Amino acid sequence: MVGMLQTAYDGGNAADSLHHAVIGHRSAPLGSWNLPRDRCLSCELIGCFPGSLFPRREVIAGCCRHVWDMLSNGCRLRLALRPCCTLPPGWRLLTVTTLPVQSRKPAVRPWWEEKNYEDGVKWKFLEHRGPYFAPGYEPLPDDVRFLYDGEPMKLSLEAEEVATFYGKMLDHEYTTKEIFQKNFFTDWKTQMSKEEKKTIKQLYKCDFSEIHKYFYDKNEARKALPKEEKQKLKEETNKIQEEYGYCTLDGHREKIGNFKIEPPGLFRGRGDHPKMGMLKLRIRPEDVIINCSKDAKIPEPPPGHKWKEVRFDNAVTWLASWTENIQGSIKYIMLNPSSKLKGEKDWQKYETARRLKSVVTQIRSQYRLDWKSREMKKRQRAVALYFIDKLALRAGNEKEEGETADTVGCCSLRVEHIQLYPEMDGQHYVVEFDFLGKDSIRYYNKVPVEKEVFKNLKRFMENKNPDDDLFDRLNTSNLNKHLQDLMDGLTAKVFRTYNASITLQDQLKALTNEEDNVAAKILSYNRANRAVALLCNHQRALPKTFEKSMQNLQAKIDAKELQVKEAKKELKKAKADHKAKNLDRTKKEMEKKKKQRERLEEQLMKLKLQATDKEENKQVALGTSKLNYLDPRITVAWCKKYGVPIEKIYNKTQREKFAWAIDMTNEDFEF
DNA sequence: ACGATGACTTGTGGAAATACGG
DNA sequence: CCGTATTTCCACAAGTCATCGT
Repeated sequence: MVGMLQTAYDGGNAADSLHHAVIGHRSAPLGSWNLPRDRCLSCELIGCFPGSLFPRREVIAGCCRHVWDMLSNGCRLRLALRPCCTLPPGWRLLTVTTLPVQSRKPAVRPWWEEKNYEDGVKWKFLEHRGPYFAPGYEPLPDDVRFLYDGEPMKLSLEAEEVATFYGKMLDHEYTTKEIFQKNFFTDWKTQMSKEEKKTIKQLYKCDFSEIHKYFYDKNEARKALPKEEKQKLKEETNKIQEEYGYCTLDGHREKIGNFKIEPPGLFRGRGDHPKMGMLKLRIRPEDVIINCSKDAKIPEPPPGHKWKEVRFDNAVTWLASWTENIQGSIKYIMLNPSSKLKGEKDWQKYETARRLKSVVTQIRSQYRLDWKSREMKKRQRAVALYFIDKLALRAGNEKEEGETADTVGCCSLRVEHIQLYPEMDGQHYVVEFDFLGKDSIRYYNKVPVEKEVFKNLKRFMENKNPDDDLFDRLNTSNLNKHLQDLMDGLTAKVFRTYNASITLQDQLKALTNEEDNVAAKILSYNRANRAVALLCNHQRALPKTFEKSMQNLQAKIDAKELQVKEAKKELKKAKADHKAKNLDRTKKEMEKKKKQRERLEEQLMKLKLQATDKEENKQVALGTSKLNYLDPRITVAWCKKYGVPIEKIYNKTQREKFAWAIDMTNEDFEF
């Protein structure tokens, strides 16, 4: 794979530039060479401090754009200087060509190492303060009572704490569910003293209402606090954020994503979760593993406590971890998406998706052939891949029964999840999908498919029960193995990323109108975004206040229309007045009215666009695709091309997360 | 081959912050 | 300035996928 990257570069010292590209205060030799595995080339090239992957624009104008493309490990590069007619005199073009990658994969990628850079600056180094623990349990005041069978009962501290978890949730739907109640009660009993266990036999005889009221009032009181008090509380959280919320990586201060340990509580599984209501235990320092550099200052555990373990594993990216007691899975403390480490991975993800673009036609014709394969396994794989590609379905790992809610993805689809219709609404070979996907979100879709697919599905379903696997010879593991053979780094989820991003790009091309004003362009963007969200099934329930707020908006539009009418009338009057008197004053008046009319009309237009957008968006959630599936460079390029300020599309957090893309993309970026 | 485990990404709901209209 | 609507942020659950031991 050879990519051509170009950077404008002021040749500076002519003699030097024959052999070296001197940028900033460092130089790189011309010619071909390997990119060192553990060094960040971009820094040397542009002369910002070691380890920074977000080179500052001001270091040297115009040269930051492509450095990201040079960063893959083991990548081979060629640097050369050429004159270029589009540059000012004296400038040369620094061309950077990526040559075919030699070793495909480095064994284990170290995220940091103990190293001193030439000038004594420490980098590749991880140091942090450790996690922030949830505050301990504060017993209820004596006047807040728990009643059993109508009788007040003072609970032991342990039992009381768990009771408050339930009491707090009393107005939540969860507490009406039988499984939730059952799980809660079972786990609550484990925290009770012998006597309590003897007394408390039935959940329905428990009265948590005073506890509920206590916490409700407490919450209200907090909301009603005077301004200064609120400010004080805020400052305290800021202090905690300052102390625990950042770490040092590669000599840079990086924001941590979730530096707080999850507090104890009742497990809130989604959908029909068999474990909902179970007690999520309090995590102590003795449960926590710390990960940092060997020569970093090891974080202090809270007084009187010890860490479970301190390790120095630079092949992983987490800072701390613990095992959670509901599913027995590990929870991690990791960096914020704005960090260099996460940003680089994000960028890699989209680069993989872009590589798929160049082979996807080939892959598609391959799976079409495989529909006719003699091997059943191959056929199933080919049909599943077709769904993953066409419908952007998730891979669908198998799940342990009874441990989680019953949800499926592509490979785990069961016979009961699809219906075949040889003909429906004038279309042939329609497949109706109806199943619960991730987070128990329903996927419902009627899709006309190719005849071969239809025939295959029919065969896969023969002699099977509704709860049998549709693709009985297939799982995600062997599907992904196959995909890996088709393209390095290809897995099922890459199709989702690829199809989402390419859809955005195509839709933007189709929908954007150069002459439109900014508001209309944003509507076009949202429409393109919406097409992706629809593809990925990112639905949302109709917001509760939707009807009301829609009415409000309509009322505003009506009012504005009236204003416009009024303004028009006034303008007419002013015009007539000016015609009659022809004075400076009347002229000014007329122009003022004219401006006013224009302003109002623009406002009206904006409101109308807003209404359209809102209406079309009522059942669709745009956030997930924007954050996880759409290559931000497409958006940045679009914004630049059509003069839409990036702030109109990405809010502050999003701009931080996509800093890498904002920095390196120009308007002709193609996904 | 296969199941368990570990690490990491993706997804939703609700709280907190902010914008907005009166 | 206040109360409400909307947006943003955060917590944490639920996926994907690679690797490892048997």
